[in-house]
Amino acid sequence: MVTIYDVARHAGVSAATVSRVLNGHVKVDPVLAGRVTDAVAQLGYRRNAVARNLRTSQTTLWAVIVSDVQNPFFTSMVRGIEDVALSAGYSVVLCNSDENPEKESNYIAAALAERMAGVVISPSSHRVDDVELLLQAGCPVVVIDRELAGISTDTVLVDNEHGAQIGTTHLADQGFRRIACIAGPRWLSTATQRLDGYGKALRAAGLPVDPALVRHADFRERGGYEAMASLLDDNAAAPPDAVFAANNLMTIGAMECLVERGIAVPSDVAIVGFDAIPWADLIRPTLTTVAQPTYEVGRRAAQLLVKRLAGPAEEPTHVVLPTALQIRASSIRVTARPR
Amino acid sequence: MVTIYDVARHAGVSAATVSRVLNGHVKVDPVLAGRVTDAVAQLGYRRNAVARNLRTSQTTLWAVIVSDVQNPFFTSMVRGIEDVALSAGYSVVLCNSDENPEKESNYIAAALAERMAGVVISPSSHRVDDVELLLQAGCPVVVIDRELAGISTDTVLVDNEHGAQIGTTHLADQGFRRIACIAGPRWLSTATQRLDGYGKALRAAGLPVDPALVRHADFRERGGYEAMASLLDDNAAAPPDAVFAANNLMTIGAMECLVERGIAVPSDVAIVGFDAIPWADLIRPTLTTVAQPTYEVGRRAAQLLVKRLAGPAEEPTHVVLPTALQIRASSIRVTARPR
DNA sequence: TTGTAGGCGTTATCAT
DNA sequence: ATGATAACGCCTACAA
Repeated sequence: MVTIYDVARHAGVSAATVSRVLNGHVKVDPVLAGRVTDAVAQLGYRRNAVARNLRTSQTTLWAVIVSDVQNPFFTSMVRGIEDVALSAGYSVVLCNSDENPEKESNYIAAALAERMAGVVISPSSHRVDDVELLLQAGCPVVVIDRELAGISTDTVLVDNEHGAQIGTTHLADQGFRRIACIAGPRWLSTATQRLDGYGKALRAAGLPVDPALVRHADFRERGGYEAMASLLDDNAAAPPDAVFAANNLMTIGAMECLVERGIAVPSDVAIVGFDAIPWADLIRPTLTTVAQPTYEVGRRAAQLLVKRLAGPAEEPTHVVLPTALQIRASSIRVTARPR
Repeated sequence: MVTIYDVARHAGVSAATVSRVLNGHVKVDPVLAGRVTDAVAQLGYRRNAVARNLRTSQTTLWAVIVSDVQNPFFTSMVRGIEDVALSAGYSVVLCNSDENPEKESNYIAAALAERMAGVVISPSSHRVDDVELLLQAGCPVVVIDRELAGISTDTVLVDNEHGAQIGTTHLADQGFRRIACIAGPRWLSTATQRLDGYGKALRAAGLPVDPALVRHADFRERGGYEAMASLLDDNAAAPPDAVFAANNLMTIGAMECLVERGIAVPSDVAIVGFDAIPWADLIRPTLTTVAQPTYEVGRRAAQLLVKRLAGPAEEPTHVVLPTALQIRASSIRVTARPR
């Protein structure tokens, strides 16, 4: 392993000078600097970031802890984070907690142990202990997508309640009367807010909120499938005529269940999903969704982190981005039902 | 920041003893050990991995550098890597090179600088310099999905040529005669092997290999879309009656182009794609694909890395996993064409 | 079994 | 402007 001492010897200068050349920002005689640069090239020297991090007690790495790398929502968001981070001189490493609080804990511990510069996290659990740990250690944190109760950090969320409301209202406006909801896990703010929006929309439309038409699932495809199956099985006498699914993967799962059972969409059951679905245009019928500005969520989160790393401690910022209803075929009422 | 010295003082022992308790594997008086454990808990001590890494010159972090986090192929693979890594005591951080050789370079530099334990990479470029760097530095590397010419590392690939061959042969068997190919970038082994398989299948079926029916694109959705458009525009006189698309995202793009132009699949143009497509069952028509064992690719790669980290240097292992044709609706010949 | 001391590779302080 | 030197927090001979 070649160190700055090797470079120094080879260039005929001191280690301190090598360090100064490497870091710039300090005046060094151009001649010496040239010798150093040459030596670096000849010896193939690469700075040891570990030693540097230890000495300076700061890193250039961000940990982005997402709750499901297989969900396109998060990967799109990650792109937003990366673009800002890279142009601010940071590198982003992605950690997949897989909706598993234990894995999440481990990654937070790793970020802490490795003294990473900052963390962007979409929490997999409602426990605040782990995030609290980061804060206590002075590690800047931006929480995205999911609210963490009783903790004060920079946050970037979307307007979940309103999004769910416009999605559900749209179904009510179309004339559907038994609108079911496939909600997310009870402990995620994202899920409860969307459920609230669903409820509000129903009440505003003068429709009853029937617990028999609500299922909680896990934000995964499988969960959406099973929730849909359960809704159909348990309401055989008076089946739902529409369903609002609280995230993208569950929407897919619900659709798969409907297709499998030969239930026509939207004529038998209409559907609106929360969050965009990749290649939604190829799915038949095309899916009405409540779109979130995913890339923008990442971008804003990264900007907050950059700001916090640069400047002194300020009050936490809370960003809430808007959602928008994208109406496609799956939610349109078919009055004359073809047979 | 609380260090082992603080813990030592608090527990009334030396720093060395604290270190020994923390690491286990060395006999320590249970009484002292207890005092240390208590002190750690009380002070909220967390080991500084940076210092530890510097001292021991080894890490517990793997860098997984993928060429596109937005491609479900890679995320599924990452899950395979994670599962093995975690159970072997390593943590996985994901780096997205975004098919961009420069970003890839940066991440490799970071992995090197941070002295990560090992690297799993699906190269974004055919340049071997960067990977060579890792090898020279003694950092174990496993290359996945894409072959790197002139470099000797553990590798996990799939049988691309054979996969492309069975996909194309299937189209020929169905009676299609003008089978186009949307190939990937010329410099990726994955792309050239699939193109070779396509060619072989045509020749075996007694069909001509017509350069006018081949397009190279970038393995992204947009690229597939444009390639399809170009195939249709440039062959207006004798359009293709089928197309083999060399990866999942390009298959999607091609489909979107066909749908947009009102070209019926498979009656006007049939399609077979390489690699699975999420919720392929919801797309109409359902898509015939050549499936790869994505999770298994990740798992095997991780196993190779674990082995190399554990044992002494051995000959590089090359794993090639099989592919399988999954026939769905998009490739089935419709003889009596409904109008 | 426990403690002392040196060093991992860098950067920052202090003279010069 | 440059060089010697100490220190970052930890681990590990070596000595006791």
